[in-house]
Amino acid sequence: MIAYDTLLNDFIVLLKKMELKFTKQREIILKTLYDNDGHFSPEELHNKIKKKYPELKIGIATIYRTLSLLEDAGLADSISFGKDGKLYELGIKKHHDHLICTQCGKITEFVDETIEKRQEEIAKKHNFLMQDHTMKIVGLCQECQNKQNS
Amino acid sequence: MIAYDTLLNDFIVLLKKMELKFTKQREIILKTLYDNDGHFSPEELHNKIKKKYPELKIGIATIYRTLSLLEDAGLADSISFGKDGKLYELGIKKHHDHLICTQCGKITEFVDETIEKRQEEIAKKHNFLMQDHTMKIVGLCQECQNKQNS
DNA sequence: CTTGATGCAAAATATTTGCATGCTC
DNA sequence: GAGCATGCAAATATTTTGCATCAAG
Repeated sequence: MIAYDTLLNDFIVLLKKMELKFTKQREIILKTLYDNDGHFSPEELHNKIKKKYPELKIGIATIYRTLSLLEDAGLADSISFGKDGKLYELGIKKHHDHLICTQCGKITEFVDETIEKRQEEIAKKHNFLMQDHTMKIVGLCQECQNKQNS
Repeated sequence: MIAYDTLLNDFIVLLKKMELKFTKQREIILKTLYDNDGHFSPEELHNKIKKKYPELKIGIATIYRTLSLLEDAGLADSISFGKDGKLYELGIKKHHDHLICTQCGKITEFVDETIEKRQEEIAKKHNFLMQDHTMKIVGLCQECQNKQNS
């Protein structure tokens, strides 16, 4: 797992390259995504930040703008599932895929080398220049299977 | 590829089982998804139907309601990608995954047995009861790679 | 006939944008 | 200082919902 300092530094370099500015808000958003290992909607992220940094003024618009920025830059990814909207997470960590429970919404991450390799082969076969890939397995997690049987 | 009649029949049986009604609108939505082999947003689907069946009254709300119904019933799936919202397609056809071009938005489908099998193994390893799975490879399609070099 | 389905419009959400002001650089 | 970024609020876009009416069973 990448260290936060490294990540932050990458971000700063990236911003410089794009001639964008490094602001408190952008830093906090990055840090919050890093600290909270999970998947958030823009609104959840906004609430989390307001609670943790009450002194920082931050509007929902900035969240949206920054998440788009991070996604464009490849630092964050979004996934979506079922009725729910789009959820964001840092993408700079080791690549991984998701198991999503349809009952409780729990998201479990996993990495599988066989699949990783196979994806590259498929992209090549289709003359596709792969930039990213995601896979989701949706179903019932252990707990929810138990609940259903009781 | 499943025949439309079969699909339609499945749908009717399903509706009966759920004590729901078989309406003209529901049929047309299913048929449109079937005829147009692609991925549509609710709005695109609405426009397509209004154009093809001008005599049929159909509101956007019905599209949303029916797509949800189809998704819940497992007859349709939705995928989402990048900035765009959710797109729907029939899920009753043979299972397949997607290659999505970040430039032109083109969606190519593929099926890969290695990946299919591996997914099942992963689900099992995590004590996960798999209901569905999707994988997306995003990148640049052949054409857009060429465009970029010119 | 009974009950679910529909269209319409209004309401609720979600996301984007314009603009005056504040902060990086 | 110059110019991007921000917050705020207004503007859009997207989905959902209430309700009178329609139509399937």
